[in-house]
Amino acid sequence: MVSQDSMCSSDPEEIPAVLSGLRMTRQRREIYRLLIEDRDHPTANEVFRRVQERMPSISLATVYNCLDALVEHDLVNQVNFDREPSRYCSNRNEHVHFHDDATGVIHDITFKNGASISDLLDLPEGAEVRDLELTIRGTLPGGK
Amino acid sequence: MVSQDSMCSSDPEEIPAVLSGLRMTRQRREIYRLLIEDRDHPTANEVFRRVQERMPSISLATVYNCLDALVEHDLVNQVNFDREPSRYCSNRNEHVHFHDDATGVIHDITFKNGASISDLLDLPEGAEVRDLELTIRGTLPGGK
DNA sequence: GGTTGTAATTAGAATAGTTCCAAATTCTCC
DNA sequence: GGAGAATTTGGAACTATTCTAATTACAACC
Repeated sequence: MVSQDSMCSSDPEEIPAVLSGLRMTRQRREIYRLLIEDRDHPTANEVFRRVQERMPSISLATVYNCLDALVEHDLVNQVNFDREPSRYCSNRNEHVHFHDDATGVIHDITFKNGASISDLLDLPEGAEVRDLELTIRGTLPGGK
Repeated sequence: MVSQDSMCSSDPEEIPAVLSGLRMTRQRREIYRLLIEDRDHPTANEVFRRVQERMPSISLATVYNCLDALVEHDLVNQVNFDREPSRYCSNRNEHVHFHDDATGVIHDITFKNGASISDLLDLPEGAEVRDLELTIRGTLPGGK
């Protein structure tokens, strides 16, 4: 069996991953690349199915492990919609999610320039926002 | 066994429930009252445990059924935090949830007067917001 | 006031997503 | 190249939730 070099890639896609201090294994790389290429917010299972095509021996547990590691290192976002299976995306810009009820597609929505959510809310004095998750359900015109 | 009158309560707490067109059974009433009294966003299991004290024969499936029915009729809100078990609250005013990382307590936060989230977002032309869920993680001063 | 059809409740089994486990493999560093 | 640590793997385990089929409660009608 030929040993695969796992660390020494200089793929520019991978740079933030390497910088983040995450050890880049074959499996993590493959999953990370997939999420950069496919921006459709796949579930862990969908990631598993897609990665299997290039790495038939990968296991579902590894997919979960890798996704966890990527999330942990802020390379990937975990998106939770109601009680549905978690979805993953590599968009690291601050954004919220819009679930189009008509098509089921999830769109990334960014904030307007300079907008801050806390301006809208009656937050108690001194409240510190560490993280927020905003998900919207609705429809887009023309099912676009 | 004494038959319990289930419908004819004139409890003012119950009025919105009755008005909503939901048939008020003993179990639904008990759960609805509990959620009005205990505003700490319990999970289905916690609701089950608490309701059992007054109705030892209730089943967990019924708790889920009742909660679903109450949510369906807009009497109760279902709150999802990451992948944690769903929580339920009877606050029907529009609000968002603030999870205090220090204490684990979930606080209801209201919008400032006239504030609309879509003002902050780069929503595509014609997008219709049907429902939104905003959850914030952070800390409050003094663990209050 | 009994009867009848419908809706709700119940206990337990089933499901789905996710996590855990222990063994095998791979990697890093010396 | 070898020792120790981290990662991967397959399968079992877990947990929240839903389903199922049988029982019970209810509401409306006679």
